[in-house]
Amino acid sequence: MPQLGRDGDDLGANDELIAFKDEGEQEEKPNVSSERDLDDVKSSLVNESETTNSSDSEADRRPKPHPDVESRARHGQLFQEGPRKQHDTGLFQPSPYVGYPFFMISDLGNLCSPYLTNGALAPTGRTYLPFQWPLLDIPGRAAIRDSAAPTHLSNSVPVVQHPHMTHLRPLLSYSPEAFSPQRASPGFSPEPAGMSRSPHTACYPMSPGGMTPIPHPLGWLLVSSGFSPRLVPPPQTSVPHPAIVPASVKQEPGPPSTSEHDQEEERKPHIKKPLNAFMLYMREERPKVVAQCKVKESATINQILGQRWHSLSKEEQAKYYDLARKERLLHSKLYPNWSARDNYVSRLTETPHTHTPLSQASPASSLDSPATPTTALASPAGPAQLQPLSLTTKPPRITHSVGRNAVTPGPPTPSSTDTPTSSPHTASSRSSPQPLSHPFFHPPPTSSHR
DNA sequence: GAGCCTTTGAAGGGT
DNA sequence: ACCCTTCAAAGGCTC
Repeated sequence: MPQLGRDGDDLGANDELIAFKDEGEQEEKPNVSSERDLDDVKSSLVNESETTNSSDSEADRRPKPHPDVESRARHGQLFQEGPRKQHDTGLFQPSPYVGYPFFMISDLGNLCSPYLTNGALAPTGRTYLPFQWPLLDIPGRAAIRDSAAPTHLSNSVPVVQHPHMTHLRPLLSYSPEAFSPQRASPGFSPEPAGMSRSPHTACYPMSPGGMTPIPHPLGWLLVSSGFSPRLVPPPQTSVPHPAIVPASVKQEPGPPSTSEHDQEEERKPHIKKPLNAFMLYMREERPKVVAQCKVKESATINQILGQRWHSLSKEEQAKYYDLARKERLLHSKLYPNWSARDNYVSRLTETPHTHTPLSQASPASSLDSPATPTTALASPAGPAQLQPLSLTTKPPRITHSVGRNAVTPGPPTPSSTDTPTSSPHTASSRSSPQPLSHPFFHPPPTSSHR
């Protein structure tokens, strides 16, 4: 996968030409025989389980996930012995890629410099479009740009929807649960007078030390446009999401912190990592797996999802890789000084990295550059910001071991992160108990394919 | 209540 | 360049 320069000047224009060749490369690797054996297994099992899917879908030509784990999961027998045949046409229906979320983009005539000096968008009229990168001439994005407007949306709000536009969580949802208005700061009123404001507001800190709420653009859009209720944030509750609750609130019943420094440390917003392709896929597919397999245990679900992930075609995976790349890109724009290392456990003991919010980024940042992606998430109620991602005051989890993935030394694996294939993690490099009984779930230790 | 489990990918430090 | 570690999401489970 293309790497983002820390300076953020790489907007992906170059790397768009890089093909997502993870699976393809793997097929050409020495382990190709075992790979194909697995595919054969999967294909045969697909034929066994799939009977009624439409014939013109991509699903017919791509390998299918092994039904064993899923069927057993649905029977609550995932870890019991004995493979089962399961003829369930619904289980392996293709998971059509769903497009990128809607984004509120400031005036299209002002795409290149929608920000005020304080990082906020000028409260001019806004055009609501799906997420897009109009300034990047990237193959495949035309479909997004050229998508047709849904007819069920309010006529007053020009909205264009991608035909696959049901995937609404990435980028908008680093704190997807952050819709509680209780977290809105009383002093924050970005919208111009008279402009309605949705109660669905996300609380995104504007600075590392504070929690300044930004009305969630998606929530506003969905509510105002009468969009599909499925996409409307859940009813507000009086309990903010734990990830957003300030540490001081969370710790209320507990013993006081050991020191003011600790408290201060815990209050600092935790800028989470951008989601990778698989995480985006999991977010999207998890509800389906839960519904289909009637399981809720994430460990089991993730096994199924990992299996399905490998069954996806290269094109399907490429879409998620592209989404992930965009997420990383936006993340790097929002937090140019952020480092994944900041979230390491050592963060608590080392001098924390100074996060520079977008609004405080140096003028040298490419925000004003013509190449700046127009992913600015305009605040529905006025001045908008690039939507800060995944902020929470929850400190990183502190593990007492050296890492549960560090148990088993794995074989040499490709390490480059430029391609999806090059995950350094192999099946043997992680301490996975491999509870699945089918051989398909026990890749050879030397296999490059997890 | 904290941490584990389980998945893949990305990032960064170490060698 | 390669290896290793950690984290990202999720919710049931364990201690």
